[in-house]
Amino acid sequence: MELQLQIKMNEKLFVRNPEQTDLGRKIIQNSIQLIHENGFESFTFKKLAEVIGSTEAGIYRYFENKHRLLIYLTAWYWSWLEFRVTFHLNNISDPAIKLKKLIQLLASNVVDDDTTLYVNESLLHQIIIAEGSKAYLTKHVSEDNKDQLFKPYKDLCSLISAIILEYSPAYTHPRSLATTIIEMAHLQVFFMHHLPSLTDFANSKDEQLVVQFLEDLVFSSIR
Amino acid sequence: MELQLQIKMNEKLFVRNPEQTDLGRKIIQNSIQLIHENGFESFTFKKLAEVIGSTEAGIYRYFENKHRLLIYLTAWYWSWLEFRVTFHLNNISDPAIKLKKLIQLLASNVVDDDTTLYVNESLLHQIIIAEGSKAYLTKHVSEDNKDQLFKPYKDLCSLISAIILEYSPAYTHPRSLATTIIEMAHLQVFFMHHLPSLTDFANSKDEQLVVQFLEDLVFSSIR
DNA sequence: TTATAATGATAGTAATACTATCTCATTTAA
DNA sequence: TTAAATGAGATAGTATTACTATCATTATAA
Repeated sequence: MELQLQIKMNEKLFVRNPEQTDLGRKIIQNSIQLIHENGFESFTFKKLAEVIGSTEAGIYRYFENKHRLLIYLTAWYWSWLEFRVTFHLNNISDPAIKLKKLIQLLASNVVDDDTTLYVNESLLHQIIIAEGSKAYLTKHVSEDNKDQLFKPYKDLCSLISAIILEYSPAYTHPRSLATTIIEMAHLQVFFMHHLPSLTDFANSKDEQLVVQFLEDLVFSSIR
Repeated sequence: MELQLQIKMNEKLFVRNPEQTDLGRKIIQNSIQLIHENGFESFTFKKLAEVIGSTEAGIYRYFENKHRLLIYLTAWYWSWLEFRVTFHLNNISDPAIKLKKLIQLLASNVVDDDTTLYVNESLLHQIIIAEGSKAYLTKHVSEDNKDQLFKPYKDLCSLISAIILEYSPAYTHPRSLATTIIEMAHLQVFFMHHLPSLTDFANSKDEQLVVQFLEDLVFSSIR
């Protein structure tokens, strides 16, 4: 059985839907490569165009600017992750097990899963860790938010929040705890690799330690 | 009694020490204003020079580029905050009270305190919330880290970590919990204002709610 | 077959992120 | 007191970035 995962993206995220054309898909695929290699700051549409064998103007037909492309990638990632989480938690009734699996999915390394042809989820995961928060840390967050650009993030937050409440209906901060899990699952991994003395995982570089930290944090808070 | 607070900054943070000259101090003061007003992305040395009444080349004599200036500002902020925390926790022996005061200091609004003439701490605090993580979310974190540019952040992390261990000597993740407190004290405030549905503080916009969330998170983890 | 959608090719512009040089006023050190 | 060093203004110039516009050509779909 070969399945293809298609994620329906908000129309405001792009000028022209990149999933529907060859060039569009190349933009997604190669922008992930380039941003992963050189970082978002040094990423330009010109460099991307050269890699693809197209032109700068060609890229602009799909995305207003590189920041919009970053928002697109993050939105895609959160949507994909929500699907993944839903899939893995399917048929599990115990909310404690759900939360544990969830933390595992958030903090551990991603393997490129081939259900999507032009998105390398492993690289994208690493991009989100290092660049993801730049998508909303801008002066125009509120306008972008009005356009629903961050809905996938919010949806994931809601999903996690619901499981937290399932486990502990009286807990008063399920959303803030959800975003804390999401953000820390990424940031602690980033720190572990690049600023290790900000963590307790120093030399090991094992994501499982981050998982343990988060499990402890979450379960002591909600029980 | 009038006191002047001087923070000794790492030499690698600048080309020429901005605290020692008039132009340098103007650079600090006005860059805080400009970044606060328009955000870090649209901030340029040219605009800054115009505001100050100097030239672009003049600014480059003090800072290699605008990213280095951002690192300088964050380093200054963390040093200042560590001093502030140390000051406010002085003579308190109960680690629980220490932690509560600490969370209060991290998450609540800052009032410009006039002990530093050319730094508006209130604006700087807001800059750190929205732009602070961009200082280390780069491809060159590790090199910057080797130059000790993030030492003030690490020192604050160590300080908090020590108080956590004082309260609960057996706790296994004091550093990660410390960075979680620091980062979330900022991020939850940012979300509260700009992406409220990611938090449980929705319309109120009251930093005290973030304080409560963090207190609950921390104390349930370490007791 | 005809229309229209998608792409390529080319050109151009304003702003950004620098670097270099030269002058001049003020401090400081010999 | 004189020479040297420092700080800063003025000006110029360059490569790159971040776009916008236009026109021709090639797929594709009705």
